[in-house]
Amino acid sequence: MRRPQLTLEMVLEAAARVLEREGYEGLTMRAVASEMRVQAPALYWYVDSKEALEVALYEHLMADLAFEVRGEDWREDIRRMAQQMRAHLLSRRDFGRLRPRGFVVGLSSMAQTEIVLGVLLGAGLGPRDAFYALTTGFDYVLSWAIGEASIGERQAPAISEADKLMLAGGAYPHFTSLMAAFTEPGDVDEQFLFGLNCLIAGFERLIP
Amino acid sequence: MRRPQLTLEMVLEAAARVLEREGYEGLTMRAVASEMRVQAPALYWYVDSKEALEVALYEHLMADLAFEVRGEDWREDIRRMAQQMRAHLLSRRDFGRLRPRGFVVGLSSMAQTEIVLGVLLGAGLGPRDAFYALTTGFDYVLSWAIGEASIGERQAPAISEADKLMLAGGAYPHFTSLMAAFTEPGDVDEQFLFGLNCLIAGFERLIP
DNA sequence: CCGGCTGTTTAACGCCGTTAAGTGAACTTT
DNA sequence: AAAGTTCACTTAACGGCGTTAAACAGCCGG
Repeated sequence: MRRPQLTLEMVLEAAARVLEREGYEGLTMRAVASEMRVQAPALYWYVDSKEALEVALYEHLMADLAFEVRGEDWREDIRRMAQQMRAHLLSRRDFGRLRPRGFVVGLSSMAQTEIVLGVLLGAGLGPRDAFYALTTGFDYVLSWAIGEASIGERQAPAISEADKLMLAGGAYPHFTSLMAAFTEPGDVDEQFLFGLNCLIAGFERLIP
Repeated sequence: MRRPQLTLEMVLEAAARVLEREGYEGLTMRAVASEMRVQAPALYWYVDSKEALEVALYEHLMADLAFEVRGEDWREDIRRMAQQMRAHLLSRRDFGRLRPRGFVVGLSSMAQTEIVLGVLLGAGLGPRDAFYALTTGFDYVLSWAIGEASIGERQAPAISEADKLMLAGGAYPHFTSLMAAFTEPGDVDEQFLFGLNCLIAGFERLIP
């Protein structure tokens, strides 16, 4: 047979197409292979396992996220970067499902890390605080985006019978008075910004 | 055959034992069934699918988390509850891997929700803010615990060749100066508290 | 005594990740 | 140019998974 010479790059792009088209459930070794008109075991020349492929794909998709920094107000810059990252994560189908282990992957290119650190250090945070703020903020956006992506797939809250009784009996006054806020989900953007602003408020207090 | 009459409760407890003993990879329908000395298809009488079993198990394990509230300082109460929840999540093996979808499950009993809301409203937060703070804080602790559980399984950062070159060339000054903080992971508790305190600082600013 | 319901078993299907062994083209060596 | 080696891939297969279909045993009201 002639040698088309695949690349890890090509494998990852094929995997990205499959993920986009078929979703996470459809992302199988055989599907990725057939996307490249190749048999499944051929992938193992470039990748150790499916889990390794998922991690590599995660980083590959994360890599083309470019932060825009204006440098006027650091809070605005943080907010903008968070929104950019959120949009980036949501623009790819089932992105959040790629992380099989729950490890903190972090930004995948050093250039991205450098930019965020620059903003935080420029704001006046100490080195340790800047590092913590980086990971905390990153985790917030990531876990938020994972949750937001699955809105609509969410099943009903499933209130237990016991809880129903106690609810009717007035055992949960706070919950009852907040029922409105619980049932109508409110603005998603607003809720994202709420948590983000809380974090930024915390960062702000660390500036000497 | 005689009828031992299983229960959903018994299925969940069996599943919990299997998860604790074998880990998430070992949590199969056949394993749970055999834990109850029963064949795998019998489970489908009590559960729709494996995914449904995982969700039910998640809520089952979450249910026996009892918050302690002292009522002296609301910030201390929030911190204590967060630590309790973190400890609870970490005390069960592979707890964080149970959420197949990334949805925001939330606290699983209304009693828990009621307690947290009570503290937040008592601190002076408005209804909407209290609701947002509840979900934000919950998500923070959950995603943190998932990440913390997988510390040690984490693979090496895998710095790309291009990045290595630019790093040597001094293209990433902030990163370079923070290298120490990156390599030695620091205190995990400290980092957890960092994010938590940032959030609490944000909550604090919402009190009129 | 008997039909129907309940809860289980047995058997099997199709798909998955992964491994072992084979194979042919390209490169290297002579 | 012939032979040997290595690379990149194919074919074949294994064991395990979630899940379904069908059979079947124990219990019930009539």
